[in-house]
Amino acid sequence: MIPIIYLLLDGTMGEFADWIESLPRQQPPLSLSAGETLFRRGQHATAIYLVRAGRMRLIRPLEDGSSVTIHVAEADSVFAEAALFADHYHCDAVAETDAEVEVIAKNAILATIASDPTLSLRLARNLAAQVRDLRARLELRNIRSARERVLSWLRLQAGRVPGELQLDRPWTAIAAELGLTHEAVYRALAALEREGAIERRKGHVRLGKH
Amino acid sequence: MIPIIYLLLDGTMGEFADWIESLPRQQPPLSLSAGETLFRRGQHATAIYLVRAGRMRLIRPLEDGSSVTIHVAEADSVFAEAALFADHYHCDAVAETDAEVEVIAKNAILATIASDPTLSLRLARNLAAQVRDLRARLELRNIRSARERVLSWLRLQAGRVPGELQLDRPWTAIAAELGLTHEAVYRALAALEREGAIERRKGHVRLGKH
DNA sequence: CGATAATTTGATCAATATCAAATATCGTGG
DNA sequence: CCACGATATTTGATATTGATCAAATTATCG
Repeated sequence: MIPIIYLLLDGTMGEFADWIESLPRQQPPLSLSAGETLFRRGQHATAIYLVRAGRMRLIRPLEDGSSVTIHVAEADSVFAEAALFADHYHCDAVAETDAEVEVIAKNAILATIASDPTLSLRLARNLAAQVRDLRARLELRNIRSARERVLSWLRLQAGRVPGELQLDRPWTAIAAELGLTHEAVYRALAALEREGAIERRKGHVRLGKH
Repeated sequence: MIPIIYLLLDGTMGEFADWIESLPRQQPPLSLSAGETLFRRGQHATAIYLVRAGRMRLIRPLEDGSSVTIHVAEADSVFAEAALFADHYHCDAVAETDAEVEVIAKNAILATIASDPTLSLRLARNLAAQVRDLRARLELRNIRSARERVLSWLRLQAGRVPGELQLDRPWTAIAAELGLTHEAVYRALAALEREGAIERRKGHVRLGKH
């Protein structure tokens, strides 16, 4: 049992992005124009990426010429982590808007892992947190009713202070995460408020007892 | 650069469940009856789990007595991986059906990590594959039209042989993954077949060119 | 202070959920 | 090997609800 490992055990579970922030990267970040391609499927995988600004779309191109979107990476998120374990990319990455993207070279990561035994565990911790988050998001999508979906989301968010919730982005953005139109979300919120289930004051929500 | 690391780099990207299969576990697996609780939020996290049969529901209990489902773990899937990095569970785990669950002790994992430098990377590889898969599933849910959703799913599945796809479970189960009722899925399939976009023969689907 | 984004509400429509029911298939114990 | 119960597949009728289209008001950010 190595003490180092226990340093990683804690109860706070934040973003755990520290693993990537500590790595060396290509300076400065790449600037992509909307529509520009960062990499293509089949290309030798040499790096993973961190979106600083803008939005990147990952697309799986298909034999018949069509394609399916695999993921849309928003600002502050990492994408193509799986490239760490594959020798070539499995999808195309295209800038959906103008974007700034940090490039973290795979061999820099692998070299760091060799010298720092905690890095792979910190990576795993970050990925485990993502898996947990994604599973919860997917589960939310199984709730058909807009009202219930929004309410469940609010309940999941209301972390520390039981019924208090500070929003860090507009409902417009939250609506997209919920898989609803912003109109549907605003209506659900209005209904919940009408029923007394929640109270709203710009950027802040209080959940009622029931 | 350590050679060991490169052993992990490959292009096949299967299930990567090897990391957990190699670990020692409590014999025999736990047998849970439907409704039985495996662990509760706040309890000291001592293990992660592998569902052998049945279905486990992970629930985040809330202050007001209500709860939100975080995840439903089906047979052959691992759950509570995040417990590896936390000292207590953050949700309740309840058997939704009668279930068989393998218990993999955290200290066995941590001990193995200490002696086997590749384990944490194999763990990370598995988690990265899950993240990729979950992101893709979530993205599918953004497609409103049942027809398009089913078609995109089919296209994503049709891996090796371009347009050929062998199903490993009934459409009923696939419908749940897609977030659609089975009726909607069957109707979408019927429509796609009528249009000539696909051909079906029990447990097998052929995708057309367009 | 102007422009852009966010919030809000209304009307209408289309599509999927639901409810129902019939047939086909599969798996299993006798 | 066959019968039978449990699932899976299929199709129909209807209802509900969120998507859409529209537009007005309010906030926010340089």
